[in-house]
Amino acid sequence: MDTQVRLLDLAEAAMRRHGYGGFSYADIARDAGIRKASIHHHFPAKSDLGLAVLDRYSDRHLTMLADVRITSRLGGQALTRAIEFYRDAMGTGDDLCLLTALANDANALSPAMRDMLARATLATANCFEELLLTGRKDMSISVAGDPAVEATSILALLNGAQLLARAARDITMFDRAIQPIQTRISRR
Amino acid sequence: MDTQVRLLDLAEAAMRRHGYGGFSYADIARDAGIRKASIHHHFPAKSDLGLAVLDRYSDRHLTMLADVRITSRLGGQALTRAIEFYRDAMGTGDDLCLLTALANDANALSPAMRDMLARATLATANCFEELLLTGRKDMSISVAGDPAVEATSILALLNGAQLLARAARDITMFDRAIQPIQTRISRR
DNA sequence: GTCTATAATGAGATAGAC
DNA sequence: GTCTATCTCATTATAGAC
Repeated sequence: MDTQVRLLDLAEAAMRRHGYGGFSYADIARDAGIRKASIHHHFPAKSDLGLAVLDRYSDRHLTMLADVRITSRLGGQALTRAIEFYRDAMGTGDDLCLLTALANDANALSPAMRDMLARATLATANCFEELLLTGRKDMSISVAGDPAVEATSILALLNGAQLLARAARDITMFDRAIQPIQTRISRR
Repeated sequence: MDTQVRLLDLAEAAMRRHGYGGFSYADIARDAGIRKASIHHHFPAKSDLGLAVLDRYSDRHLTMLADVRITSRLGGQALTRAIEFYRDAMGTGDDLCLLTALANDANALSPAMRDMLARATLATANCFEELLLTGRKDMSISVAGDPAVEATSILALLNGAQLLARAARDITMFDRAIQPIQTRISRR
């Protein structure tokens, strides 16, 4: 397989589990079966690797959310599937959504990564807003307040639920935390 | 002032801004005006310093939540004040609640710190549950579902709101994210 | 594109003088 | 309790051979 892609995969996994500052070229090199100097050929600086990982992840993440909306019959189903994505992203409990993981080391990121993180975060919130608008229109999600505010709230809840589950070392904390959203989705 | 206390203060601030892996004895030493070897006299290993910071923070945090409940006339006021604490903890936007910050590097913490983090997180959730029970009894908070679940959800929301605000580089994201909770608190 | 070799820096930690 | 000095190791990064 393409080395570049393999490096991105390994770096993404490492960043989601250990954060941006928590992995080194040595870790990735070991997993990829090459030497760390070889990684510098593909990504001269660590910040280049980090940015490439974030860029690819943002794309996939936003595409996933758009997909989920288009291919779901109702907004509520789309929201359910989006929530499942965040739940699955935790794996056995040690991983986070990349945007969540990077938010924490935000103060240590390069300006380019910080900017991309900010943009991706806002774009994600917008996706959730679209989901809510769809769900409100088709009566599958109860949206009481401003959809933009509700979307931000749901995104924060998903991020916090992942973090809480990791802190408590109990992945079911995620499910408990998001239960109040589930209640607002009509089951049909 | 007591050097030990000063070191705890500086380490706490660093951990909340940069995470556990994101600060070094050299950083703390510079700020404290002593050499890093001197820090080892007070805290032989970094994990000792980290544990001491976490221990002190947990105590203060849980005491604060208990205080807020006791000294508030209504549960809703107590919840409002607890939320304000999380908002104020962000400072100008670069800081997080210590428990939130540590949840992210959980995979890099010593077993003792991991355990304490898990216990403190669960204890915090319990405090919020008590707040909700009080508020439900005095009719100042609308609690629709299981209070234990709602408490977990609110705690996740507060954690996620801090993270989101940092990621988006916009502290008002915190306020937007928590707005749906505010709506459930009766204003009297 | 990958390797060996090597810098350059910073980390956590210890020994022992004052 | 604080210092200087030093150690060991990991980290990011570069140079140059293959």
